[in-house]
Amino acid sequence: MATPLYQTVIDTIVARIAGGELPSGAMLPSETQLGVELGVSQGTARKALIELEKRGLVQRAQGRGTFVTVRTPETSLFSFFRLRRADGSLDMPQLESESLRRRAATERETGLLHGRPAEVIEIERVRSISGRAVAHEVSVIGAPMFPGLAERSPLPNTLYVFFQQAYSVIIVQADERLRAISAPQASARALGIAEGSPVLEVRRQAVDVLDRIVELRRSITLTQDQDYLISLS
Amino acid sequence: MATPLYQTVIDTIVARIAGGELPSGAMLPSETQLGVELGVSQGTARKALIELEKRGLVQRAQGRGTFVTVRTPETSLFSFFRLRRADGSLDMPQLESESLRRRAATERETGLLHGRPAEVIEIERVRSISGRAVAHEVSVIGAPMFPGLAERSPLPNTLYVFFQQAYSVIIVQADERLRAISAPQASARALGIAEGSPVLEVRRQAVDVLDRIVELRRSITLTQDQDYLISLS
DNA sequence: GAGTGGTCTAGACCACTTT
DNA sequence: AAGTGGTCTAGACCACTCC
Repeated sequence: MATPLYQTVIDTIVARIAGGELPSGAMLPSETQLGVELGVSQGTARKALIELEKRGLVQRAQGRGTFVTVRTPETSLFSFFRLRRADGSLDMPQLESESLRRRAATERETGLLHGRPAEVIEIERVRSISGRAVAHEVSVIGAPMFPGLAERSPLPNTLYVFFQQAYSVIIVQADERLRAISAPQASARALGIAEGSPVLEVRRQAVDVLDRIVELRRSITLTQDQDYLISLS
Repeated sequence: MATPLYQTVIDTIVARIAGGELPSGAMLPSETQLGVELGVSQGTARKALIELEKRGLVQRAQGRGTFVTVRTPETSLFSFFRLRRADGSLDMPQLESESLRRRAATERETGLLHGRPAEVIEIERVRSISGRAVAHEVSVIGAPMFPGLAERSPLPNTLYVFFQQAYSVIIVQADERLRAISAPQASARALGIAEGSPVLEVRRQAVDVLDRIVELRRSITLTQDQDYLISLS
C-alpha cells in the first residue's frame, strides 16, 4: 500500500481543477459516479472529497452536490487581506493606483519562484480604505507563468481571483514574515505619511494548490485605524 | 439526527481530557474498546478520534495507539511564540524577569474573560533571545480560574504548558491583532531601546479547548533580528 | 420522485509496534 | 503472536434540494 487509493483520487481531482478542466463553480461528479469512473468504492471517493473540502478546494452541499470553490474578490480578501476594523469586520479596500513593470529577476527571485524565471513582472499598488491610503504593495511573479499579463493593466482588484480565472493558478496559502519598521521613503510618499513613522512590513510567499511558490510580495501597511488580524492554532 | 453520534463521542473525550481524567500523554482506549464503551461502532469511534487528531488534541500512531497530545515548552513555543530567525528556525527564548500582581478586573476584562472574573492576575514578563531582550508581555487571567497561582511565582517559562498540567486548562487557539507602533515608555525601558522606536504590538486572546477566553495578553516585540512568522490559508 | 451528500454499521485485510 | 491504527469495501438509512 505505497500510496493510498484515496490519495490518487485526490491527486486526480486536483489535477483536473488545476488544469482548468473543472473551472471555478463547476459541479463534480457524485461520489458514486466518481467511484465508478476511478475504479474505487463510493466510500473511498467520499474520503477524497472530504479531504478536498477541508483544503477549501471544493464545497459540498447536502442534496445539491460537490462544487469547485468559487473565489470572489470578497472571499479572497477575507482570507488573504488581514486588515480589520476594531470590531473585526472587513472594510473593502479600494485600488488607488497601479503600475506594472517587466524586468530581469534577481538571483533570490529566480531561486524562490516556481520555474526559476529569468524575467519577472512587478506589480506595484496602493490600496485605500475610506479614502485613506493604507497599504503599499509590491508583488513579483514569474513572467513565463503569466503570459500576456504585463499587457493587461489595469489588473482586477484581487490578483488571486484573476490568477485563478485567467491562468488556473489557485493560491491556497500565504507564508508571511512581519516586522515593525520605520516607513521607507517610497512607501511614506505613497501612503502620505511622515518618513520614519512606524509601519507594519509584511513579506509574503504565496503558494498555489500544486505547492509552488507563485508570488513574492512586500506590503507596507498602516496600522493606525486598522489592525492586522490573525489566528494561531 | 439532531447531533451526530460521532459528535457526542468527541464531546465525551474532550470532557475527559479537559476534566483531567485523561492527562497529557495518557493512552486512550482503542477504537474497538471505545466503540463498545459508548455503544457505537468502531467506525464511528474512529471518525471521532480522527477529528480530535486534526484538532491537535490527541495523536495517533499505527501499531501503538492513540494518546493525549503532550505539550512541552518546545511544542508550545513552536505554536504560540512566532518570533523566528531569518532562516525560519526557532531560537529558544529565555525568561529575563517576571512580576505578578493580583488586582481588580477592568470592565473590559470582566466582559471578555471566561467566568466574568471580578479579580484578575497580571503577569508581566520580559523574554530574551541570545542575551537580547526581545519581548515585553503582560498577561491577564481570571483569578478564580487559577486558584493559588499568584503565590507560585516564579512561574514556568511557558504559561500554557503550566495551565494544562496544573489546571487542566488546554489552550488551543490564539486570536491576535497586530500593529506597528512607537515603543511606549514602559516597554522601551524593559527592552532597553529608545522610546519611540518602531515595535510590533500583539494583542492576544487565548482560547481553550472548551472555547473559553482564558487569557488576554499584550506583547511588545522587537523585530530587528527576528521576524514574526505566520501562515494564512 | 430522483438524486445528492451525511451518518452509521460491519467486516475484511494490511502495516506497524510491542512483547 | 497479539494488539493497534490505516485502508477499503458494501450496504443501509436519513436529510436535503430540485424538478
